[in-house]
Amino acid sequence: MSLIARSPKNLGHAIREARKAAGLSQGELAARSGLWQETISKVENGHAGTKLETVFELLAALDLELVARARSKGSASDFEDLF
Amino acid sequence: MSLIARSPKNLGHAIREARKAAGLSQGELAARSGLWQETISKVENGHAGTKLETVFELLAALDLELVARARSKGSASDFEDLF
DNA sequence: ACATTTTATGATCTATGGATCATAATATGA
DNA sequence: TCATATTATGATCCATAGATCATAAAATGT
Repeated sequence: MSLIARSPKNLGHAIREARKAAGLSQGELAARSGLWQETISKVENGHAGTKLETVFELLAALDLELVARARSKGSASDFEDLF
Repeated sequence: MSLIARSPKNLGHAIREARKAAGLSQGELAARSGLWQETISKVENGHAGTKLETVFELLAALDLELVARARSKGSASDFEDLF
């Protein structure tokens, strides 16, 4: 599974999906990432002000990485928070 | 060109490469993204505290998107800031 | 080497992130 | 339905991001 992100909301959604796929609760992910459950809640809900550092800590705990690439045409459903 | 990022530094590097590939100076990118040249300098240099919002504004101005995916094995040279 | 970009640094100010605790709202499962 | 687990919200505090201006340092071109 790989999810496209063009906004904090997309990325938060991707993180939530990955966390669920790993069978973890926000609390468990908090424990393994060194962050707080409350913070993870905000990130997953697409808080725009989240720090990059925080996002990468979460990605590392979920064994994910990001790839920056030219935008694809992409189907509308891939970017549900655009509308 | 698509660049793997596991840290703010990787991502900053990717943004710098994309900007150069587009033939833009930080000042020009600042103008088209609504940010400041100084801010872009910090982001490209991997400032960990950068806000997600800021990163996505830059990515949008460069017509880039992110993909979150499971970590690949990856050759060491892809993550030069790890050492 | 020199003039001209371009990029980095530094200071100030205001806004806000995340740690932290408490708790409310939801979801889940028996 | 009810008890329990999970997620969201809200407040406080401290640190720091980004806007903004000024300027230093570095890179580029001829």
